[in-house]
Order: sequence, then structure tokens, then C-alpha cells
Amino acid sequence: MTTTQEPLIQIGKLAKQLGITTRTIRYYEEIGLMGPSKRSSGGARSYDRDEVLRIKFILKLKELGISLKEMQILADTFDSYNQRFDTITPQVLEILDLHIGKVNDKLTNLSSLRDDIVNYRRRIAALLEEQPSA
Amino acid sequence: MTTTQEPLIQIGKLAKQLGITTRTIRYYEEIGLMGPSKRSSGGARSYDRDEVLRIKFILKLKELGISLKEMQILADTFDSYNQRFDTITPQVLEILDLHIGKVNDKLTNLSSLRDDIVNYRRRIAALLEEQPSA
DNA sequence: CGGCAAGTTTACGTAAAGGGGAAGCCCATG
DNA sequence: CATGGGCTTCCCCTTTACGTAAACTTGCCG
Repeated sequence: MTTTQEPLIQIGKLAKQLGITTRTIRYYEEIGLMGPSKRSSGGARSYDRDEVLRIKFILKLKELGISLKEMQILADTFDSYNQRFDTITPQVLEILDLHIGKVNDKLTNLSSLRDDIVNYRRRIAALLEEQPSA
Repeated sequence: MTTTQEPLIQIGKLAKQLGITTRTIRYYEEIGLMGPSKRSSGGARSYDRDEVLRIKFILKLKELGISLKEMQILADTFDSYNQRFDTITPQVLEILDLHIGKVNDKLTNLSSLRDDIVNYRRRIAALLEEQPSA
């Protein structure tokens, strides 16, 4: 098996590509969301396709409101189970479902609050029309 | 017009009733979400029905993901328009609609991510069954 | 060889939303 | 009278997710 020369990307390029800063990538490594990355002889970090995917996944989860702390738990499980996707995905699904529930509730409440306000406003308008001046 | 003796509630009681701390109430005053409250001769804060409603409203908005900073903007508008609900509610609705949109998007994305993961998992499972051992 | 961009580590700073404790009033009560 | 609540103001502490500056290497270009 010839180790296919995977294309590696440097931290600066990657950050620019993803629209984040290098600090963020280092921070994710710092808190254990990413394993220690490969280093060039000079000590510069470089990332392969899998690592890039991992960062993208992290960003996606973050965007959806999942905290880095929650991801750390996932990451720990993931790593302690030797990167076996079949054991990790149920946990991901669990967390996702939890958030889906929360977000759904929030949406419901926001909408009903909106309705309440609209109705409230309507009632006030009606009152004002009824008695032009007190 | 006899100023109907409105029932006033003290900060401690109110906090307990709302399930928050007195610090939180003072904090809301501190950042201008609440106007300065009435004080007893001894300097203790007390709140009337309207102020209680205002705090409850704040808590509700907060629960729904609206930041205190956003509320400050509302509060400022509210106060600068002399507490006229008809001018303020459109702004509240605007902010609410914005959030409803965001939350809705989030929900959509969360769900589709969930689906992706489920499908991904399914494909892996299929692969594993096809070739029991590599 | 000079110099600059891009990388590194270390470490302090920041914003949001309060938490928690010290030190000091006010007042009801045994 | 002292003591125990409950209140007040100050003021520093905490967490999350990085920002930012300092000081130092590396790599490469002219």
C-alpha cells in the first residue's frame, strides 16, 4: 500500500478558505476538539482532508448552536472508541435530537409570542378608535 | 383621580417569585432595561405591576434567545417614544420575526444534518455487511 | 545577506450575563 | 440591646470563544 501523497493544507490557507482565523483552529486543537496536527520540519501545522472535514463539521455544529463543550464530549467519545463511526453517530444523533427539540420549542414560543403581540396591538388600536380622546 | 394604592413588591420576593436572583433584577436596571425603580425611605427597591410585567417580558424574550443588548435597543426606543405601545410593537415584531427566521433556518439545517448522518451511518452499515472482514 | 510574510508559543484582554461576598443600613423582635 | 433578616453599594470572579500583542523561527525573494 503506497501511502498516497495526501494534499496537505497550511493553517493560514485553511483558515482563509473556511472564513475563520488561525487562532480559532489552534483553539480547537488547544481544547482537544482536534488531535495534534501534523507539523512541518519548522513546526508549522498542516491538515489533510479528514482533518479539514472534521473542522468543517465542527463549524457546522457550532453554527447550529451546539457548544464547543458539547462537542468535546463527542470528540472524547469518538476518540476513546477508536474513531468508530458506528458507535459515535448515535451520540451525535442524540445531541442533535436534543437541539432539534429545543429549537423547535423556541420556534413555537416565538411564534405564539408574536401572535400575542399582534393581538395585543390590535386590541389597543380598537380601543383608541372607539374613544378618540379620553 | 385618586391614585389607587398599587400593590408594590420587594426585590427579594419578586426574585423568588420569578425564579431569578436579586442580582439579576438589579443588573437589568444597571444596564437600562428597567428604569430606576421606586425606593422605600430606607432605599429598598419596590416594583409595581407594570414593572413586574416588564421583567417578565424581558425574561420571556431572553428565554427565546433574544439578547439583553437587543432588548436595550427596544427599551431605548420604547422610552424615547414615551412608552407608546403602538410605536414600539412594530419594532418588537421586527426583532421577533428576525429571530423566528433564524430559528427556523436553524431547525431546517439541524434536521437535514440529522438526515445526512443517518444516511451516512446506513451506508457504512451496508458496506460492513457486504464485506464482513477486509 | 537583508527583509518580509507567515508561522510558532505564551499570555493577557474581551464581551455577555450575571455570581458571590464584603461592609454597611434599616427595622422588627425576644 | 443585640441579633437576625433583608436590603444597599462596591467590586472582583466566572465561563465561552476566541482577539490580540509580544517575541521568536522559518522560508523564500532579490
